[in-house]
This record gives sequence, structure tokens and C-alpha cells, in this order.
Amino acid sequence: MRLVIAECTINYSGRLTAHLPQATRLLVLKNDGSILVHSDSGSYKPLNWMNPPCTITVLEPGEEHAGLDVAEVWQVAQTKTADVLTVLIHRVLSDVSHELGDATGAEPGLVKDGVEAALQELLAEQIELLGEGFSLIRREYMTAIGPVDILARDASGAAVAVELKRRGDIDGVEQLTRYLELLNRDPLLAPVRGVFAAQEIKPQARKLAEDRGIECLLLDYEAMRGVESGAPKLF
Amino acid sequence: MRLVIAECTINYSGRLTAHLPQATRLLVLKNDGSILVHSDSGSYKPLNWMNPPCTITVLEPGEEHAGLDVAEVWQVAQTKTADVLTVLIHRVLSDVSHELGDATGAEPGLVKDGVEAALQELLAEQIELLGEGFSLIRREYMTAIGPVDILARDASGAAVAVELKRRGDIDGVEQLTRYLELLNRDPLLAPVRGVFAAQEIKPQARKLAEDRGIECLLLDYEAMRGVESGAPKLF
DNA sequence: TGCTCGATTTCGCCA
DNA sequence: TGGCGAAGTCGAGCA
Repeated sequence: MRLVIAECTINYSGRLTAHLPQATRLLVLKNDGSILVHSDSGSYKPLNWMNPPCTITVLEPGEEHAGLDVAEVWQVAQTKTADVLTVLIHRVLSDVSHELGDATGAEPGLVKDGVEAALQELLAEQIELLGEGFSLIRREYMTAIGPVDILARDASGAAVAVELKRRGDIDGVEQLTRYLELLNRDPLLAPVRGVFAAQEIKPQARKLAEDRGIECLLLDYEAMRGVESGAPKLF
Repeated sequence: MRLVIAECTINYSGRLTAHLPQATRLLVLKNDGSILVHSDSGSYKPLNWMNPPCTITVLEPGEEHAGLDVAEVWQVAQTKTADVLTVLIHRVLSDVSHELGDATGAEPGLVKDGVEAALQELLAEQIELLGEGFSLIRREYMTAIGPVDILARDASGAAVAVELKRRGDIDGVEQLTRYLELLNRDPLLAPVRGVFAAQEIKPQARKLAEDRGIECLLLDYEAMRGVESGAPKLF
């Protein structure tokens, strides 16, 4: 990885056109040829970037750069698309390279825990959270338009489709509506009720769901995990 | 901005729990207190990060780190939430700081062109792309559930609602469907037809749209821009 | 401030 | 490989 601190002007042309006026910035050149342009603020998203595969060509400034105080021109071109990032280097303040990775030179990679999959697993094991006498039919119940997160049976034996979200938005209600429409065409399952379960449900989503006769269920992830393990998971 | 190349082990606890095994990585510490952890591959998204406002505290290794070859412990805590990023520093290979920004120390910021807004502007000006004899009623036509991108009138005088996307997905069709349902309740407008216009339309979205009697229209941004300016915009 | 929607989204899964 | 849904999504615009 090569880290360059430089006064630069940047133009991007691809899905959109973008321009960065002259300023001092961090240029990160990764080993796969990709480049990130970071300023000292903003969040983790760079001001500009080019993702791999791409190639960097260093050019001498041409006539069009006369009088612009340009020392070098970097042409970063995407291999597969027509995207081009042009970096005009005015002054290089620092330029260092380092080898990253573990002993083998590879990045071990991130280990995650606690996303929607975990929520689904917990609700499947604690299916009675949906109501007394509920039983699980199956998780990821496949349909022609995609998998229903959880399919269950209520105390009376009627089928219930559950859509799970971390944050319950209007999109989730639409998704569940499409599943219910499809499931209710199956004479072996119909009538199928819907439950919209999430750690947080937006007011507009709740309203839309209730208008459509879909029940809303707030989930407490910490409590559900507590029931399961008795103690928070540590590394 | 401070750039540290270090052999490190990282744990994150917040919305999810994540772990990064020991390896050499780039740690970017921005002036606003935020931190990014980058490896030599992947795209612009860091392996781990903490966005501002947050504080970094450097601790001496405690008993729980005995035998783990830990030189320093960085506790990065979000000011508003309970998110915590713990960086175990095994070895620092490089540690440099630089002032970024322009002459005033500020980042001038990115200038963009060519997103959905531009597409909407172009289609409004070239409304005949919808069909012969079409006329514009207005852009961003407000309704109770949000603005319709473009409302037009066809040759026969009937209202047409247009939903614009760069990439036409199922969500866009759902959105247009909600607008049409609402607009068709207005006796002054009804009946209102729908047109789903995008640079690219996913097969599933096209199918859903056609099932609902919504017309699909592929847009050629480059061609539309060419009609408008006669020449591509340059910086 | 809260909500909605776009993004050069990126990322990961599954058919 | 392509399509699709989730993301520690982020960020802008608007009520």
C-alpha cells in the first residue's frame, strides 16, 4: 500500500461527473490498483475513489495544464468500464509504501455477529414471542418471488408469515404484502396472516401495515439474546 | 490527519459485534476524532471504523492482555451511542501526521453533476420522449405521500405520472404504484397512467410494472445530454 | 429534529 | 455469474 499526501486537483468522469478543487489530501493506492481520496473530515466514504480492477498511468503535464502548476498527471482508468479519474498533482508532501496483511501477506478478514440472521435464529427458537401456542413451520420458506423469513402456525393451526427487519421501514411492509398475496393463492396454506417484526418500526410503516391487517411486533434483541445464552458473547 | 501503519487486533461492539485478527493495517485518524481501518484490498469501505463524534483514549495493556504481545490499547468511543472500537496495537511500523485542506485549512468539497436530478431536468425539457404530443404539467408534483418526479399530459389530455430512477428496481415500481393509487382518487386528474423511466430496468421490475399496466421507458442519459448541450460538459 | 429517498452505493448470499 | 436484499449503510433535502 502506498500513501501519498499531496496538493491535488481531481476530476472524475463515469456514472457521474465530479470535480475536486485544489487542496491537500490523502491518496491511498492499494495493491490491487484501486485508489481512495480522503480529506480530514467526512465519514468513511472517500471524496473520490476508483475500485479495482483499474490501472494508474503517470503522465507529464500536457499543454492543457500550462499555467496550472501541475507537476504530474495520474490517469486512473477502470479496466471494465469507461470510468476515469484524473488526479493533477501539484505538490507531493509525503510518499511512503508499506506491506500490509498477516504473516502470509493476506488480510484475515472480518468476523461479524449480530445482524438480521441472528435475529431470525433467535425468533425461530423463541417462536412463542409471536403468541401463545405458535409453532415454527420453517425459516427462509422459499416462494417464487423469494424466501419468507419465517413461516409459523398459530394456536388455531393457521399459517403466519413473518417478515423480519432490524429497522422496520415501508419497504419491508411492501415485501411482506407481496409474499402474503402469493402465499394466499396456495390453497394448502391460505388464509395466511402477516406479522411485521423489527427492533424498530417507523410510524409510517406501522400505519401501512395496520391498514393492510398486518400485525406489528417490536423485538428486543438484547432480551432475546439474554434468554438464549444467559450472557453476552465476548471475543 | 494522522496515519499509522501497525500490526493490530481489533474488536468492535455496537450495532453488531465484529473481530479482526492480528495483521498489519492502515489506521487513519482524522482531525474530528474519527478513525478508519483499511487493509490492502477491498473497495473504499474500511474493515472497521468509528464516525464522529468520538474520542480516542490510549491505555496501557491490562491483565486481560497478558501474553498477547500488546504494546498499547486504543479505546475509541462514540460520544452519542454505546459503540466502542478497541484497537490492540502490537507494533507500530509508521506514524506520521499532516495538515490537509486548502489555504484556509478547509476541504473545498466535491462538485457533482449527472445524478437523478439532472435526468429529471433533461426529461422535463425533452418530455416528447414519453410520446408524441406530451406536455409537462410539473416536476416534483407534491402529494400527501411525497413528490411525483414528473407529472405530464399525453396527446389526448390524460394525466401521466412518471417515476424516474437511474437503476429501475422493484422498489421504484412500488413507489409509483402508491402514487398512482393516490392520484387516481383525485377526480380532477383520474384516470392517471404510470410510466417507469430509468437508464436501466431490472427484469423483475419490468415484469412487475407491466403486470400493473405501467409502461417502462429506457433512457439514454448520454444521448439526452447530447441533445441538450451539443457537447459533453468538461471541467 | 425526524423522516424519506438516492447512492459512482458496497457487500454477501444464493440460484 | 447475475439478481436481490441488507448495511454499524451514509448523506442530502425537506417538513
